[in-house]
Formats: sequence, structure tokens, C-alpha cells
Amino acid sequence: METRLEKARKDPESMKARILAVARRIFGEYGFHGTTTRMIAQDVGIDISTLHYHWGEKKDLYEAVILDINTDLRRSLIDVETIIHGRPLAERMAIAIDVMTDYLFAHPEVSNLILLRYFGKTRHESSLDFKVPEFTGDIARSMGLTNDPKNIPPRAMMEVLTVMNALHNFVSGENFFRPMTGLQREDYILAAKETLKLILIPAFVERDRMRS
Amino acid sequence: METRLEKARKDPESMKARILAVARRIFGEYGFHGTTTRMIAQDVGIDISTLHYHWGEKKDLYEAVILDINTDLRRSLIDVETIIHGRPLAERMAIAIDVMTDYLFAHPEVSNLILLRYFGKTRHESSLDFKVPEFTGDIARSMGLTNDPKNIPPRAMMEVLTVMNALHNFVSGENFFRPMTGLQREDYILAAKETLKLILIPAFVERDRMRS
DNA sequence: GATCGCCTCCATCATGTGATGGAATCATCG
DNA sequence: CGATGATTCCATCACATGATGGAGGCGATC
Repeated sequence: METRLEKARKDPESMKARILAVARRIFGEYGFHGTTTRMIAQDVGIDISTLHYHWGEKKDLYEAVILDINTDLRRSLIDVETIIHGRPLAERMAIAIDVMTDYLFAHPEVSNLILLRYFGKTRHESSLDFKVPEFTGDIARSMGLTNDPKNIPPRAMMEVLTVMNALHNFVSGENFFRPMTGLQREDYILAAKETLKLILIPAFVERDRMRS
Repeated sequence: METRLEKARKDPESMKARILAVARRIFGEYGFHGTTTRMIAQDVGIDISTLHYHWGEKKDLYEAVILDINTDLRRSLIDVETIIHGRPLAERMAIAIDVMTDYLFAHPEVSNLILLRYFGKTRHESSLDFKVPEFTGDIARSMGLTNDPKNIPPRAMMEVLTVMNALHNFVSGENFFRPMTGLQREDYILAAKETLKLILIPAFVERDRMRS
């Protein structure tokens, strides 16, 4: 049985899908408490009642958004993994950083929502089991940090988080960081990629060489 | 002429200072929109009117909090710089990471508020000139990335941001990341330090060696 | 065309929240 | 003591926001 979320994703012209797309953007910009249902409805061009008709409570819509971006992010990670499979570590990481950075800059609300979830509390607690642990497991295996993605050592988890968060930071912080640098958007993205590769790769490559 | 903020900091028992301290914590946890003036007043144990009497509008109190954590962070950075002055780069970075991580874990609202400011919009725009550029300038010089802290190359700025944000991420994301790892608080802090040193230092040290 | 069900909007409600006026309390000083 | 100013709290307001009921419209099916 397909969920409402899956159904909405199928037809991007449906009202449910249009609301979800706008909700992703607005929630991503302003966070849960900073977003009002009226802001979303107005951006879609509909009445608030219509929004409630399709998605119920604000919290339900928000959780649908979270599930939605998780699905997207997971798919992107899988795509990347098929690309980099079999290559040497330094190359794997460089490609992964390039591809994932491009993806996240094209969908900044993904990074926004993930980081806001990490760092900000919601007054009402959510019953969502966030899929981060699974992600980190996949990435840890992909980076050669573990062979058993179900049982990741804490240190490997911390290393994966450091890498992923470094990406999210540049994407989500663009509004703040880019004016500081005075760079145009394309140059900023390029600088982010190069900086990430410069800082993140050597430590892993060096350790990899030591072990073999 | 001393500002209201400076006066409040002098006497930590004054009502103004007590409100400010609580406001730091609550704003840090829930962000601007997620925090209500009633939450703060209740935690201090006073009426909302008393809060408004001392600090005026909610936004004014929030901006006072931002200025306050900036002052604190800046002072900590200066302290670190005097400690690490004159040592070789690898040692400088290791000490800086240790000391700053300890400081931030002792005052997590600093990291929380900084990251929420980076990544989340506020519906009302703030007229605060955030002091990030100056920070990055100081740190960039301290890391040997530039000689002129007033005019930092974009790449150096990005590198400093990567390092600082990596610290903030572990501190501010503790509620999310620590359950994932299953670590106790002290072990989590230790793992954060070691991971940060492991990943962040080699790239800079290697480049430093290449250049000399 | 009549009926039915789905969708949308207008009007409205209940509550949460920021903010204020004014009375009461307290400390200080002559 | 009495006066003055500073501080605190109670009662209340105005508005934003989440949410709902019900009327109207629109298309499909018979």
C-alpha cells in the first residue's frame, strides 16, 4: 500500500505535491516554528483550508517534508556510491564531494532541514525516527571505515558526521558565508568543493596508506 | 559610557543578568521563533512584564544575547591565541581544538546560537552586524593562513569556516549525535576532539611543510 | 440533467504570544 | 516618618496563528 507521501511524489502537478514542494522550501528557510501555514499556502496560491485538507496538521506536513528530503538524500547517496565503486580512496572522496556538493547546492533545503533538525529543538517532540544512523552506516562503508554498516564504531560515525556536516555547512550557510567572501555563487560553490577536498581528504588517505 | 549589556554582565546577580543568562540558554535551544518570552520569564521565575521592563522587545533581548555570546567567544579565541603563540602549526591546532572544544561544550548555547544564525532565517530581519568576519580574520592569522587579518583571501576564509563549524557541529549536535554513538558525555567530547584533530590537522600541516 | 464525491474557499473560532497600563511593593534618603 | 524612584506583578489588550465548519463549485458517472 502506497503512502500519501509516495502518491504525492508521483504526480508533481497534484495539489498535494505542489504544497509539499513549497513546504520543503519554506520550512527549510525558516524552520518549523519560523514557518506559518499561511506562508506556505500563500506561496502555493491557495487557501489555508486547502492545505489542511491535504496534509492535516502543520506537524504532519513537516514530518512529511522530513521524510521526503530523507528519501531524496538517500537516493543521491546511492547514486554516488555506484559511481565511485571500485576506485581508490582519494578519488572516491573527491568525486563524492563534487557530486554531493552539486546536488545539495541544487536542493539547499535538504541541508537546511537536516541541520536545523540537528541543532534546533522543537517545542513539540517529533516521533520521527530520523534515518541518520543508516546514512552514516552506508557512508562509512563507502569510505572504507567499516565492513559492517549495521554496527559502526563510534569513531567512524564521528568521522562520517564531520564530513557530511562540512558539506551541509557550506550549502546551508551560503546566505551568511558568501557575502563574507565576496564571491559570486558559482565561484563560491567551486571554492566550497576545493576547500572540502583540500581539508577532508588527506587525513583519510594518509591513514589508508599507513594501514596497507 | 557603558552599555546596558556591559552593566548586566558586571553583576551576575542582577535581574538583568539573570534574565540574560536564561535567555542565552533558551534561545540557544529553541531558536528565536521557538522561544517565547513566557518560557524565559518562567525559567527565571519572574513575570513577563519584569522581563519587558529590563530588556524591552523580544528582539532586543535576542540581539543582546547575540552580542553577549560574541563577546564571550571572542575572548576565548584571544585566550587560546596567547597560549598557542610561537608553537609549531600542528601543535597550535591541536591545542586550539582541545581548548576551544572544552570551552564550547561548557557553553553549548554559544555554538547553538551561532549555527542557528548561520542556517536559519528570522522572519524579521536583524540589523546586527555579526562579527564573524573579524573572527575569521583573527583565526586565519593564528593558523598562518594570512598576514593581513583585515583582508583575508576567500579560500582562507572558507578554510577557517570549515574548521570552526566542525567544532560547533559536534557541540550543537550533541543531542542528536551522541545517542547515535551510544557514548557517555565525556567519551563523546573526547571522541569529538580526537576526530577533529585527526581530520582537520593533516591537510594544513602538509601544506605548511610543502611551502617551507 | 441528476447525483455523488472530491476539492476549494470564506468566515470564524480558540489559543498562544508579544506587549502594556497601572497598582502594589521595596529600597533609599532627607 | 514621608517622599521619591526603582522594581515587580496582576490584569488585560491586540494580534498572529493553527485549525474547523459549511457552503459552493467542478467533474465523473449514470
